[in-house]
Amino acid sequence: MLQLQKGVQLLMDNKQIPDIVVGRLPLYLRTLQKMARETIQVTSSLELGERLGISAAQIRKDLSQFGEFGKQGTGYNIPFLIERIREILHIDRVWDVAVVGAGDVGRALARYQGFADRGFRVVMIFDNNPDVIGTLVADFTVQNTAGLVEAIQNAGIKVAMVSVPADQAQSVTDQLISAGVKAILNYAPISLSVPEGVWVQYIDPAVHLQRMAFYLA
Amino acid sequence: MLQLQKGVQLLMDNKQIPDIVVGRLPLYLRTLQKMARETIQVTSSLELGERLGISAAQIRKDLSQFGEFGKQGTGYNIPFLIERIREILHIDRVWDVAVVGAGDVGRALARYQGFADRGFRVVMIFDNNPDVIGTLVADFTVQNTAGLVEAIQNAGIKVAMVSVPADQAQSVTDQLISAGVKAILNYAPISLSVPEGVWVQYIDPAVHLQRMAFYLA
DNA sequence: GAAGCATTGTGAAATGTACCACAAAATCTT
DNA sequence: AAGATTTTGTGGTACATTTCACAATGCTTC
Ligand SMILES: NC(=O)c1ccc[n+]([C@@H]2O[C@H](COP(=O)([O-])OP(=O)(O)OC[C@H]3O[C@@H](n4cnc5c(N)ncnc54)[C@H](O)[C@@H]3O)[C@@H](O)[C@H]2O)c1
Ligand SMILES: NC(=O)c1ccc[n+]([C@@H]2O[C@H](COP(=O)([O-])OP(=O)(O)OC[C@H]3O[C@@H](n4cnc5c(N)ncnc54)[C@H](O)[C@@H]3O)[C@@H](O)[C@H]2O)c1
Repeated sequence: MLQLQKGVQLLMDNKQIPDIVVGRLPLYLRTLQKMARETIQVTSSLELGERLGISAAQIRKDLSQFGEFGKQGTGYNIPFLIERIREILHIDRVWDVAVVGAGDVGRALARYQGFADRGFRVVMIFDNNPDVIGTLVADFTVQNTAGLVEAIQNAGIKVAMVSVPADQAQSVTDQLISAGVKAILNYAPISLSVPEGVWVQYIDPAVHLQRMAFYLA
Repeated sequence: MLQLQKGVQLLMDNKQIPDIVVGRLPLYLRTLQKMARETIQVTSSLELGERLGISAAQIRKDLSQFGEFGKQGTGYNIPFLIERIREILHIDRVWDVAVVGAGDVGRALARYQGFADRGFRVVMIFDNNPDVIGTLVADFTVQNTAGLVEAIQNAGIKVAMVSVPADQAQSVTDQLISAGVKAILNYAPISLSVPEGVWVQYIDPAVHLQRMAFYLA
């Protein structure tokens, strides 16, 4: 039986971690959590890599950036590795998230139950349409965007998802940033301009489809 | 006034194009189309790069993989470049797309008007829940998944979006592949296993949020 | 407890990607 | 029409990422 490692320290404060490595950690975590639900206790870089379509060497090298989490001859203790990755990604806590735009996408996000065990919780949703403001989405009353900056500032929210039309996305983003938001997941099909110290990620299904179309005859 | 280049040929049949370059073309295209809507006729790698947060050299190098689309001293004719990128990505046509899973995400995708001018068109939507089958989503009647393989095969559909729960996604994927689908956009938070010659892209907002959380204090 | 097997962590090598810098070419200015 | 200005396309270089390959280590079996 694999013992829980003691006194393991996360490195990473010295080194500069490549962004591409950071980007793979959530994928490792997602698969490890699935294995944990299958009550698998231990895995190897080889097995994990097969599930992910990533080489075993890649996984070992990536994890070695942050510490020594495995055991030679045995592999990785899954619950232990899950906790280490959660620490590294700062999701060994729950981040409150605001959603702006209570249309099809915003409502789907507000109702989605899948964020809970992955470090995030939607806590408010905004819209600027009088017909939508005041209606219920999941457990939330849709709030007026007019009060967005104050509400987000007061709640200390650092993470937001933007699901407004493209021509509104930059303006909404500017408001979010002035309210102290540091991480924005943008569903609008437009590149946002943000100051240093604010992170943006994009979700645009057409971009993914177009990318795949290149490889279609 | 910039003349429309004549006799320009796409290269690319010889060379192996890096996937990372292919992945940037949809972003270039999205921004070029926005500029076109602003009735801008001509741009430079510098201006395009500023809008995208990408270096001018990168853009020039990427485009040069496929041909010579610009004019020294002037830059790129936007409508011309848009057409070239649409050709390269094989979206100088419309791809019919099937959606599987008529829940919040699937319905949002079926109702979304933003695919039309980007090379894709949702033409059918499936579910396996008797309460959902037969209901209307946008203009579509939700079809029973039991008939999925036959319907997709008959329609010759090559592209699908999967928005079923994670534990159903691999099974749905296998059916899609047996029906001849070659490109799958998967919204379920799970890595899919597919044979050679089938492409998968993933959309998982939690992955993006987790990635950004790394950079939050 | 020794032999055999599995698997990590990691330098070194190989491969891939981004950036620099400049000649060439087109346009603009006077 | 000559010189100044702009901007492309690209060879070369610097930097980044992935893969290789193996010593070290721990587990399993006899
Ligand atoms: N529906 C999809 O499947 C899908 C797919 C890809 C991308 N998108 C993008 O996601 C975004 C939202 O899509 P949707 O389908 O939910 O659109 P939608 O029209 O259903 O919803 C947009 C909502 O934003 C609100 N809004 C507009 N301006 C606002 C502002 N300034 N402040 C606050 N709220 C504002 C509107 O009142 C509306 O309720 C769009 O940018 C769209 O292009 C949607
Ligand atoms: N809602 C969101 O914002 C969101 C965000 C991220 C990821 N996702 C993921 O997207 C997927 C869909 O999410 P959702 O919120 O729309 O869920 P949902 O429960 O609203 O919809 C899922 C639909 O799939 C149908 N379904 C189940 N098994 C099926 C099968 N074998 N064949 C055909 N249809 C089947 C169900 O009947 C249901 O209608 C899930 O995997 C979810 O984790 C959703």
